[in-house]
Amino acid sequence: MADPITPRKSRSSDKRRFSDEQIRRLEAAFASESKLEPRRKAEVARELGLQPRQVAIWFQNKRARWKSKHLEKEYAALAASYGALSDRFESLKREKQSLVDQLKKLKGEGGSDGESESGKNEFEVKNNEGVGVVEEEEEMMMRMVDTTSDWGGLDCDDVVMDQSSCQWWGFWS
Amino acid sequence: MADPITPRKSRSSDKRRFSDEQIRRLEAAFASESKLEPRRKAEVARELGLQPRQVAIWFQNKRARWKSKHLEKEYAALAASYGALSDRFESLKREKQSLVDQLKKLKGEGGSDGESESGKNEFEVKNNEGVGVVEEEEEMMMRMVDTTSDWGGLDCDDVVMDQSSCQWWGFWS
DNA sequence: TATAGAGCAGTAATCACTTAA
DNA sequence: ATTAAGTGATTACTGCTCTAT
Repeated sequence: MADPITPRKSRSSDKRRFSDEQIRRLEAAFASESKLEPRRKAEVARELGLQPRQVAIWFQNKRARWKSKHLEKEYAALAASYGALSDRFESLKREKQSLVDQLKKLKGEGGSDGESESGKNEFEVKNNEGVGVVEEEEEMMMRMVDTTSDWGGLDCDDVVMDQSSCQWWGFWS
Repeated sequence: MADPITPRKSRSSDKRRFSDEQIRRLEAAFASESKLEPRRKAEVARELGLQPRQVAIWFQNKRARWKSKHLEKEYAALAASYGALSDRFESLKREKQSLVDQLKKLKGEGGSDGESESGKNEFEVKNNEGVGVVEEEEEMMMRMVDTTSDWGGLDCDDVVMDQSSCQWWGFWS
């Protein structure tokens, strides 16, 4: 199997880690183009005193890192969107209830919607093709996979989500 | 590729990778405990002929990998939930509109709601703390194609989501 | 208060595999 | 068909934070 002992112990000053200047320039190059045509690659390598191979690898790793980081942002953004939509949803529900009350008042009769809590009242709602057949208006499923998952459909949708509100990762932190 | 500094070799003699058996057992250990108390660590290391350090590092990397993978799943699940909520939202909106129409009919005139291009009409809606947002109510389709990101730029047209506009994903897919 | 140790994020580098010229 | 470049998964290391001794 792998070397029983990997004396990779840094030879005093491991030449790993590129200098800040090199990083700065690589970063700048990455900002303009996430991929490097061989032309630029050799050029950058020469300018930074690195081997083309290292530049190529740096870009590869950079793309991978960027992807991960971006996914995290996307997730946070989506979570925020969800929270916002959730708020709007609740709001809309209240507005609707208000309308229902007014209608009841105007029409006089007592409605089956008294205790409410189940959308779909029997007024002539024409568009009733509700894709997922709304069962009960409140919490969403959100069972997500795995055990530690949660995001518990309720604690999270009334707050603006600060990325790490409900942690399924509590395990790791 | 022509790498100037790599010892020419390959053909099934990769001395870095752990053996399948080692991986299998590490994986099994990870399944039962994502973290290893020093006790187990030394034990596992001995059993697999690895240094405790290597076992520790493997677990570290494994946790990181798991986290990424899990995040992807969470994202997909959240996206699906968003889509479902979005549908319910649309549905609710239609119901509300229906009620508004009925109310207008019963009350004769409607005036106030004329320009309302969507939610937020001024009936006695007390809770009007719409977090932010509510620009235009529409278009949040999205077809959630398989596993790869996609999910049709909803993130770009619905909520605040700033930086890194939409366009990044042209390179990665 | 110091200090040894564990976890973690970020990196560098390698390898096997896939893709495009 | 070769072959160079990209990709995903890995192994390992460094530096920092936090924690318990």
